[in-house]
Amino acid sequence: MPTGAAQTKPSPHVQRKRRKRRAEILHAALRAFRTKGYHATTLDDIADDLGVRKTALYHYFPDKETILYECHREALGEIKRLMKEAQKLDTAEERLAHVIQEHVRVMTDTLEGSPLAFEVPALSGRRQAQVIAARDRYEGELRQIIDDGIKSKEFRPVDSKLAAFAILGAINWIARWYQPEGPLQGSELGAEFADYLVGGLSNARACDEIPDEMESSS
Amino acid sequence: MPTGAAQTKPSPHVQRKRRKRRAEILHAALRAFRTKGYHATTLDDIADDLGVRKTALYHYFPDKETILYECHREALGEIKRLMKEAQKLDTAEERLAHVIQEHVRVMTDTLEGSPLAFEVPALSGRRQAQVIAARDRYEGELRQIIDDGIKSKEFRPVDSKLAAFAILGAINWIARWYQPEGPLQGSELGAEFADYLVGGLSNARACDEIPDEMESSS
DNA sequence: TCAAATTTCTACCCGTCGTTCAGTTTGTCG
DNA sequence: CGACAAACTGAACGACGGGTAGAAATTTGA
Repeated sequence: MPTGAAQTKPSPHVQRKRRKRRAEILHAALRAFRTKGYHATTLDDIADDLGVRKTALYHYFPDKETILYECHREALGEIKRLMKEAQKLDTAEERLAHVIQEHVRVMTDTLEGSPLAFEVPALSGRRQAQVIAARDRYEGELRQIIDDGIKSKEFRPVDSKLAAFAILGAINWIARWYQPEGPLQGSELGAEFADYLVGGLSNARACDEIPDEMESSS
Repeated sequence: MPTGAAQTKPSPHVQRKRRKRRAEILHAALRAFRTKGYHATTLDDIADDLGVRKTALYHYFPDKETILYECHREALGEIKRLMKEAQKLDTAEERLAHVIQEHVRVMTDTLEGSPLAFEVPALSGRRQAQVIAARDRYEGELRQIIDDGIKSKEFRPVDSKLAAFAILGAINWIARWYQPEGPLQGSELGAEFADYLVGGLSNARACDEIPDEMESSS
């Protein structure tokens, strides 16, 4: 029993409509953030995209920052899902390729070329901490995949932390140059990125295995 | 004969002092931009860092945007220089490694972990176009290095445009996590990045050359 | 078709921040 | 020391943009 009031519950059909509207707002915001950045985006910018006055937005979100935060929540959900998928795969190389490919595809195809990684500092206090924690978790898992690959000799022995940062940087930066109307499909882009960024770690190439006699010191 | 006036020229010593102060302001701004972003940074933020009131800044720069623009000019100068250096090297692999290594080093060691690539959209009109043109030139040269390497068989045949974007993304993203006080030196970081990002392209590994019989069709 | 609920609009408030300006302090040079 | 320029200050302005209140319009459901 929350704030106990006799509110006639919102009805099932109207709820779906409201949800849809919320999503539309979030995506309009995402588009605006991508081109101008969060701080340079006004509520009017977002509202104009929907053919509405800015005050209408306040029926769905209490303030501007919450809009950004909800965008983050949606994105983090996708990220979490894709990482879970990846964990089912057998080799580190497959896992890493899947993460890169899907991360790129989600950004481009379902998140308006998500510029969210750019806007974490715009969140304040508790929310920023939450998003950073989730991001750190993701980075840690990505790093783990790389370390696993190194241990299994699939990858060269690089600094997994830096490699993870490099990979995420390359991916996040896509928001800066990707054009949804352009000829490049998100999945192709993802495949190319996975190829380049994984190839950079893969030790086994066209040539056969390299014997590992150097690290047996005794 | 410009706007002919009998201005007593500024004296040589006072000029150097002024230049130094300008540089200090630019670097304070750079630090602020890195942590908060351009739009979220107030002139008070920059001024406070220098122990001064914001109005003092107006004796050196006519407005906030010009401060950002001058930061960009300084950075682009460094970038141009480093690319020129790279062009003297013999192999594409050496050139690419040098560009990456130096780009990273300049960002971390001399530009306060430069967040400038994030702030291009904050410039308006003519200036933005100028910076973008310079950036595009740089990207083109980087891409050329990659294409050269592919042609000479040093690199795998990847999409050079995407590879260049990936590399620049990885580098630019450094601004987001690099901590000047941290243990990691800029040059080490540069070396690691060059290793990973070039290794991703290098076709020749520990194993000897791969005979190229597949593309001689006739 | 009508009432209740939901969504959106018009009009306004108010804090922040870039910017201006007139004046004071600090520094330089003869 | 004295004259002048450079560096800086403090007060105030004005615009922009986030946020609020209440009225109007639209949709929902009988």
